[in-house]
Amino acid sequence: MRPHASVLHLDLDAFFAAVEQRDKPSLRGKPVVVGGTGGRGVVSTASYEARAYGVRSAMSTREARARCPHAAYLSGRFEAYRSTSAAVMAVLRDCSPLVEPLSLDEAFVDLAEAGLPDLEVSTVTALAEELRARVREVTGGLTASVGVASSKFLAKIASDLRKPDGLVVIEPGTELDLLRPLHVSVIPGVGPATVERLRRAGVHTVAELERVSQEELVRLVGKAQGQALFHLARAEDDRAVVPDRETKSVSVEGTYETDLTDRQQMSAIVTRQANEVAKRLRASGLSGRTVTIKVRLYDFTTLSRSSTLPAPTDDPATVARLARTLLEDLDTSGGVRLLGVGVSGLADWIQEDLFAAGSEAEAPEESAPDVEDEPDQAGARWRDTGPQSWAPGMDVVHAEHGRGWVWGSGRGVVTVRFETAETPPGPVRSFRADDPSLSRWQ
DNA sequence: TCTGGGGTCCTAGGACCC
DNA sequence: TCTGGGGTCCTAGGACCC
Repeated sequence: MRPHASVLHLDLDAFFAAVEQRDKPSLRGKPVVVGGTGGRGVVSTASYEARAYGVRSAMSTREARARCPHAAYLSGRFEAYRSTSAAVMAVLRDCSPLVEPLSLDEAFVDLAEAGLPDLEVSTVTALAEELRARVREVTGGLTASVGVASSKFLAKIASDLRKPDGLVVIEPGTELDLLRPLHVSVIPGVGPATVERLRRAGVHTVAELERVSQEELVRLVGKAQGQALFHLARAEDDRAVVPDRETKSVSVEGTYETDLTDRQQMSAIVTRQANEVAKRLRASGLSGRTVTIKVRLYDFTTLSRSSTLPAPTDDPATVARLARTLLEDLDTSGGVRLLGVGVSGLADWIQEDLFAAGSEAEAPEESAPDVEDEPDQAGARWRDTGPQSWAPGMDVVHAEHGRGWVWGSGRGVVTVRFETAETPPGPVRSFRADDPSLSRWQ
């Protein structure tokens, strides 16, 4: 906690719905709901007019329609949201170099780096009002709620206190007075499951939370969250405003109107999703080692399966092959409502750099040998030897697309660098070590 | 036909290494 | 022969956020 109120949290009010009302004047003053409009959709954002009817974020669109049938139901225009968000973030960065976006509609700003003459409450209040006015200007009239306090934790709580279009500056020294009467659910990270555990322990307010020992909290909610809650209950929070946080994972998922039962269709969907993920990775100059699939069954039980490659990839075929293989091991009888593919373990360098550096030992081949039963110079033949260990730099393998060298292997995955006619050295692809399409050249 | 999509962080257990 | 602990990596699942 700082001696001054120098952390600002800004939150655009009902952001997606507000952009829609800005761009379509006939929607102004009317209930607007942005979210999934299909049978299994949920509400992303409800305008304040729609909230008056009890429509809330994360509510099923079905229920929202029941509560507010006359609202406009829109599926969202993310390009418009992104560009509006970018304009707001630019205003904030104009004020301080230390801006940490949390999402399209939220960010922290470190006012200690804003070049102010001092950090008195009156000074930061004036700056906050100026920022709100600037945001309104550059967005064409969108309102923002702002909180300013001595920490991220309190700034975020403050911005929530006077929504919409509000400003709350918490005077240093008054943090605990403000915090103690509030319900524990105001603490970011305290959701329904944690509220229930605390409730069973007789804890409802922050004041009650403050009376629980750290050991007891760790017993109740686990080590990390227990320690965090112990400190937050005392308004202790020293987390820095961190700009440019690195992406940790990229994923694509979809929920289908009716449950999927056809394995071939599932396989095709996962392939498309894998291609999309790889495309996004490439567009960001990223590659990743761990491919994860997510499957939500008809009864909402959610399964995930993952596999980690020896080296990062952004190759669509590699991600897709691995994703399909992971899917094959799951029992999907009964139907699947959601499928998804993600890549994590990201590196900010791409595959090409890696095999370019490691390929000097090998001379380019003039042409790829035929895949089927093609004798090599010594007269050996492709032979399926079944799943076993693969030795990097030693084994020549026959796989789906031709012949290649084992370039990496471990933890059930083998990576092959293929020989190709067109672009030696060939592409790198990874397979499960027990992939039936792999065989060893002996 | 209750319950999206894109993320982050944490936990717990097992493998593996020293 | 029996018995260690610590650290790291990986996998699966869950809570949470907007």
